[in-house]
Amino acid sequence: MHLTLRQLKVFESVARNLGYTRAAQELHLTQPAVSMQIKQLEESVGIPLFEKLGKKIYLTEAGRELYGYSSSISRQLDEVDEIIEGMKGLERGRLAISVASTANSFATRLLAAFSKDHAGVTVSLDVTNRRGLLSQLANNEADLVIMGRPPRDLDLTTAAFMDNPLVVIAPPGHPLGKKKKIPLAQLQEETFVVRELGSGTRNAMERFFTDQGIQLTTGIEMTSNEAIKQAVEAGLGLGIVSIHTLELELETRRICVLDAENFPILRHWYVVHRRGKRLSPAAQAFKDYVLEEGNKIMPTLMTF
Amino acid sequence: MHLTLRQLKVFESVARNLGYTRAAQELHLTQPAVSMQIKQLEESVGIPLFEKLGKKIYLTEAGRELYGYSSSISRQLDEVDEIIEGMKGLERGRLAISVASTANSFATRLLAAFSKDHAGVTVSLDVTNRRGLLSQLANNEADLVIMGRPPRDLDLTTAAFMDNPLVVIAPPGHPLGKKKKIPLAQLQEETFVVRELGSGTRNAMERFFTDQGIQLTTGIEMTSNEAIKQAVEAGLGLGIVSIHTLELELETRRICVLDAENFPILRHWYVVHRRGKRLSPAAQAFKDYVLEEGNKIMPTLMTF
DNA sequence: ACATACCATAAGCTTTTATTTATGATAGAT
DNA sequence: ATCTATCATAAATAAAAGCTTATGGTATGT
Repeated sequence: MHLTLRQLKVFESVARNLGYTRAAQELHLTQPAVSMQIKQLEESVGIPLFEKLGKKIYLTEAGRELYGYSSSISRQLDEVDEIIEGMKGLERGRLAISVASTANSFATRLLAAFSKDHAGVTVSLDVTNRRGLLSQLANNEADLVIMGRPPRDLDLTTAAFMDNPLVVIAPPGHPLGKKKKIPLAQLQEETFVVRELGSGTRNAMERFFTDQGIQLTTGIEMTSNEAIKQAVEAGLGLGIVSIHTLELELETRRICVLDAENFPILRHWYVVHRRGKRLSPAAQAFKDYVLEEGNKIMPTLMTF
Repeated sequence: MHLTLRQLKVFESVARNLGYTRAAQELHLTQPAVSMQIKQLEESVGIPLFEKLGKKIYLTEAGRELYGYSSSISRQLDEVDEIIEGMKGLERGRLAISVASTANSFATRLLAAFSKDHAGVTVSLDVTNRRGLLSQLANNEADLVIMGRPPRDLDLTTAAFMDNPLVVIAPPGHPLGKKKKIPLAQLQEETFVVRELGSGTRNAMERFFTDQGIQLTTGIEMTSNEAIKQAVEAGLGLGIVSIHTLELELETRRICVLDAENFPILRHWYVVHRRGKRLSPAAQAFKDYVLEEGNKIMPTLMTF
């Protein structure tokens, strides 16, 4: 059965108008053109669709059946057309963002603000660690990723949009709390609560200390920044986290930042996607938004 | 948006296989053929449907959306194809039969028997008087009509399949009940309960008496044969009905048939449809069935 | 660095499609 | 009986659709 959409369109018109001539007028065609389309359609379905009794035509049973399906198909084509037209702009779309755990707080804020401006766009936010992000990039599971230090080996398009300082944190009453310019050697005496392997913060931290020739004592491993902060607060050791995760804790003085030598470790936040990725209008808009807004958010957080 | 079913078919294959080359194999095409179909489809929807990252391809958001609709459309085409294939035979179909009131009893039996043999065919039976039947024929509302004496002026195809004798009926104890060869003149003395105008039986009756030069006294008018029989039974007068409506009443001796001169009026039952009407396989089968079975049923009813 | 697997593009060719104009047939209306 | 509206058929044709072969480019993996 080799029917064409053209045939169905013509068929619908004839069925609706119950007349070849009227259909021809509606479609801006000559009457024979309509006759032939119908004839071909009838040939391809192998059964008459109309019957002519006197000068009126009627749909046969098969014709009625086909008409139902045909109009349903037309309606679906209209629907999908409308949806796709919507996706060409920003009225419509789906946007899958993944962010590093550390970026959670401000990414959520960015996404919320963006979402409010673009109600038609369905956004999803996935929070995971660096390793998870890389796997999502490799499998094209996220439209955009927000992370620190993107890897060089994968073919990625990256854009830095905000500073990401890592700082040493301690509980409020810690002996080093008041000291200025703490030498790194002194940190060597302390135990550190650290993120799990595969975390970007952990990587950055280890690279930093290795570069500085310092051998660190790592204590408990935690799989989230929240856990680390709580452990530090409980006196289980010092910690190293992005300043961006500390907003609340600094305000409520549950955690203090140590003034250690060569700190903060200066990193950046990046919006990342695979090179060659076709960003949907929604994704492109969000990327632009992040690049623009990133700098505005920064200063307010930097006051520590 | 001018997309073709071909494009959608190819698109589906690519989306399913996530590969142009694999799709080409599935469709028995060369890879460039697939490339071009997709390219044209993307052009006509105006948005990329796939993205190539590395050597893998992925559906874009728009692609996923279209894929959903596309498979739904394919499924519907398969469905309608199956239905229509069924209608080509007798596995499937709709059959609209209309019969004259008088034919009700045996028509129902015929239809029931036919329906049992063709479970896939949905049959509908409409019982109405002659006038109604003519209007249904004119508006092509019935596939087949069973009636007595079809009109000549309409373009109809008719086939007689059974005798339809009209007889005079009276209540069991009626004075004329035992008399043989009652002269028509004697009937003139009696009151008749008759069918309404527009009824075939009424027409036939009036024509008969006019031809015989008899002026009949018509009493109450009834719109159904059942009502006439009850009226006759109740002694409201004599009646003229088709022998086919009397099966039960004769058996239970609630009604008797008078042996009047020139009676029974011999009429016939016809299967009728408009000339040029495309009979569906189901309709054709039922017509054949009626023509064949009609004669078998006849003898059993004629024993009066 | 090289081979491999995939997709894109170009050129060329055959077939089909989509129409039109012209004409014929038929049923209903005047 | 003639006119009119409507659909069918035929012939001609311009456009396009749908392929194929040949070739080129680009990641990926060895």
